[in-house]
Amino acid sequence: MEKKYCHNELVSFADRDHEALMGVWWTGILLKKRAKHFFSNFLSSEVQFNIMMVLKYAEKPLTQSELGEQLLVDKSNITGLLDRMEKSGLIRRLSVPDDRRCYHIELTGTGREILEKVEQPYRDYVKKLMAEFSAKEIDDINRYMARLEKAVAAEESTAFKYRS
Amino acid sequence: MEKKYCHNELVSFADRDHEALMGVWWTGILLKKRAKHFFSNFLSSEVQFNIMMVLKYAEKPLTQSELGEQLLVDKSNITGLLDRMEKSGLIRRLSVPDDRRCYHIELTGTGREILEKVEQPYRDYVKKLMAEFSAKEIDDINRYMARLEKAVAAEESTAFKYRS
DNA sequence: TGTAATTAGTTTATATGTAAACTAATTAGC
DNA sequence: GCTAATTAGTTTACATATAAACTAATTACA
Repeated sequence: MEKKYCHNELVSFADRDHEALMGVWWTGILLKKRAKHFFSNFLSSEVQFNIMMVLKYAEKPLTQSELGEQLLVDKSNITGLLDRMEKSGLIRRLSVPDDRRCYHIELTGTGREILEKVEQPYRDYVKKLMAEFSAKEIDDINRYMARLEKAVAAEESTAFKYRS
Repeated sequence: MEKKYCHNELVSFADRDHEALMGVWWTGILLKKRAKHFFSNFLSSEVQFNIMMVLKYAEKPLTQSELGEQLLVDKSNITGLLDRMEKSGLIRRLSVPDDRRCYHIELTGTGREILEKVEQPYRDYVKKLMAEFSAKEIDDINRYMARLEKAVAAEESTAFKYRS
């Protein structure tokens, strides 16, 4: 039986490999959309939630660059994100005495309060979703994703960009 | 051992469930970033490639809405995407005789030529990536992603949005 | 058949994402 | 110590994404 692109009936051109890759892709997109909506009463996006979680649980103060690395967010993107979050009172930029180039980012009281409201419901949501899977299956998913990420990174280093 | 958010050393607050979910999330983001870069010599994004592939392999002419459903792209997003693709000569909007509200979207000659150039390298890339996995593992990934998507959809219908 | 509801697509406002060029501060290396 | 290279962050230009309000066309149905 031929497999489908994007889980739909109108289009078919994918093989099993491709379908698996697309599956991860689409599921990722779906999770992103769902999360954005989940937080939308409190935050303008799931990315802001991620930033706040990283700030809350970081073992040391983080600079913008470090924050970006944690979240795969480009430095040119971090600037605007933090601008908006600063404007809505969620975070603060603190100058770093040793290095006048960078800032340490910290949650404000308001930021902490809002995180307090959404963190547990979020954790409950994740639990509920993943209740679908057994412990072994959870481990499988963890391992498969780690391997896929590694494969992407490996391929990227050998074939930087497709050229005609 | 405590697990990490975003595969990094500075932050730890996730359990195994959460890690698996984040794994899918991050891998999806990674694939998106990689694909965007892969196509960047020919197309402004991987989304444009996906649109062109769907158009090429569709069994019947697609309207903007149908295209959007295939790709999880919102109708208000499709408009701009197709505007840009029309401007760069990749697609055409054809009026539909029976229904003056909608358009059928088709690839132009230029669009087909460009797709011709990138489709095979893309397929090769997917093959190379997924060579990491055995046939059984590929099937696992397919099944897991399908179940996760279903769980997201099911949860979404019961708890539409988190509210304070 | 005439009105209400629905559907297709656009527009606006705002957020996130990338690349490239840029400034300012720091570090490397002679 | 001085110069070159690097690093942190910003800015610009553009692409993608969502929600909500909107127009125009079609369909439902009383």
